Amino acid sequence: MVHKSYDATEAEQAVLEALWGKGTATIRQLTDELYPDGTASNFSTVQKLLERLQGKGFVERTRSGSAYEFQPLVDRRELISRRLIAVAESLCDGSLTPLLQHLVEAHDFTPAERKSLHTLIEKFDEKKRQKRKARES
Amino acid sequence: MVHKSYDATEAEQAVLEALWGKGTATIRQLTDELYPDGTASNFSTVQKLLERLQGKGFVERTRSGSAYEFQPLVDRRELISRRLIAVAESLCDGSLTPLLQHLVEAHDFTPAERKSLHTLIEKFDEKKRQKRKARES
DNA sequence: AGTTTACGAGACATATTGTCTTGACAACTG
DNA sequence: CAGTTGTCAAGACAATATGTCTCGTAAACT
Repeated sequence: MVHKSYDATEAEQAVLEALWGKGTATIRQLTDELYPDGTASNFSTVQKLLERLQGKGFVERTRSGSAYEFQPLVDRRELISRRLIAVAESLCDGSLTPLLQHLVEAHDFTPAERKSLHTLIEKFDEKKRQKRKARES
Repeated sequence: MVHKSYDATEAEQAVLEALWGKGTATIRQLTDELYPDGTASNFSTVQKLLERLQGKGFVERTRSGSAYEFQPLVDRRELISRRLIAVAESLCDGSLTPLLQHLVEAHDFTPAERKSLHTLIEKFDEKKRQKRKARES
């Protein structure tokens, strides 16, 4: 059993996003947001999606009065991370470096993105510098 | 019609990888590599996968004697790129910056990866510096 | 008591994916 | 030439994934 890594499907992710926006919510609340003119079966759809999300360890639920309260167990960052790792494992022998190469060398950065990237780079450099300093002491 | 962006499935990707390794190949050659003890139907399987890869624009074929010669139309870089963009579109509103953040801040880099990353950063910085210089002239 | 609401279980249609079968040809071989 | 071999197109097929929907039940509310 090689610890299968799950991912959220499109509809599941939509539910997850709605849940992220609310922090915590019942099926009803999520249904109302996702299907503004909600029919009876939409509720069941959301319920099923939450059930599957729970099976994948993405959400958790707690009894709250007559209904359940759902809470996300992973945030957007976590989901991004998993997808990146999946790409790396599938195409880069597990290494993340090639992904970085792509992103850094991508030619379609906006000025804002370049600035943000520069900030990140500086942060990373600083981290490296501190590590070096710590090693020398 | 929103120009659906295709991706290669697992089996398709295996064929593509074999094709990358050979540069160009016939169905027979790919089958022999992918199914060392190849039966009759394995050939058809590879054939079908190549047919689908062609439909997705990943390979192209040319008549070569009695058989076709297949050639890849995308390389590994291109495939990585598409996946990263797909992740960005699905989870980051299309922006690649969050992906970079994740990768840069990932805590499980090996020393070699850190070094490689540092090199990339320097390269990027230099690119920026040249741009600035060009702007000032 | 009767209506509303939430829930669990599962049916369902559709699409994807990997595999396999078949039949038709052309080239080659004895 | 008759038979074998290799290539191809078309499509069948099972298994799975995915999104949606139908029930029947039970608790809560009016």
